[in-house]
Amino acid sequence: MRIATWNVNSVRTRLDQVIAWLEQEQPEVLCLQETKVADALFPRQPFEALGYQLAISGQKAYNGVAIASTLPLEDVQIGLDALLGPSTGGHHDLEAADLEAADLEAVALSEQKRVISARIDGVRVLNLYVPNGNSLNSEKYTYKLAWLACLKRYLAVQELQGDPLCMVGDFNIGPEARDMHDPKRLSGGIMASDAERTALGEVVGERLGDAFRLFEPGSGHWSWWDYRTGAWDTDRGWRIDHIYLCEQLQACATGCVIHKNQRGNVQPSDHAPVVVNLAWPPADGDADHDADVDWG
DNA sequence: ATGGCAGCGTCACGCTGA
Repeated sequence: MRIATWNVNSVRTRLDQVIAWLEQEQPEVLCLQETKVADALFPRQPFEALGYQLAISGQKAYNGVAIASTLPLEDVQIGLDALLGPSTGGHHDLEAADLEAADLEAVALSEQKRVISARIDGVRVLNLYVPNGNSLNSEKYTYKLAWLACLKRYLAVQELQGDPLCMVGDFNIGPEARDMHDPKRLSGGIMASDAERTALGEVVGERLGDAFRLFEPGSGHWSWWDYRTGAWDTDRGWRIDHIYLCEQLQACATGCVIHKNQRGNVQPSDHAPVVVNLAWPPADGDADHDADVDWG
């Protein structure tokens, strides 16, 4: 089973590129971020014509996530509310220091369409569009950190459900110096601050592994190049689109690659797709992926 | 230190992204 993630920066503007890529690569699952379209206007037909089912959660102009899958989509969950409860919006899970921000953002947690998940062939596929944060002194930065704290709690509940987990998306964080083109200049700034990295580390914990780093320890591999500053032409990028696997799925991973060539398209997204290949379900006799498994 | 490019919405330019 191949699972892909791609921030397409408008699914309607990028539709031809996305469909052409699906036809060429034929992953079983494609998780999209920044679809930027209300659900009623999502271009379903071209996906369905290729045999993909869709689970979508969008809004006009901003954000928006979707899962396309050739395998049945089961138990679709939308938003962090799905597990934390709609009455709180995750509010009760925030640290005391975040409470002021929480009051402000509790509504936004449910209004901004950044989270969708589904069980696919026994795997819980969680598709995320992590807030950008804008800058270190921005209210949006506070929101980003609060959102990540909510996500940590969300995963704790998810874990109880026992399905092996594949968490993908645009994390808007470069976890380490090797994940950006100029770590000396960029470290400590937005997407590379200690607080963001710590918050992501809290989400990932010891039990999830960055699929790309299972195969490639080196720097120089990016998934996002800024439209501005000629970043693509000079290959000044970041690796902010990630695929995290529980231990059981890490053992099944046979490769993880960034399809950098898509950033070179005419009128491209500023992100490239990332794809993980999983030998799933396991071919040997203990393929008990329907049973409870401990990915903690 | 700032802006740069791109998409959206509403219809000239502001907001947002990262």
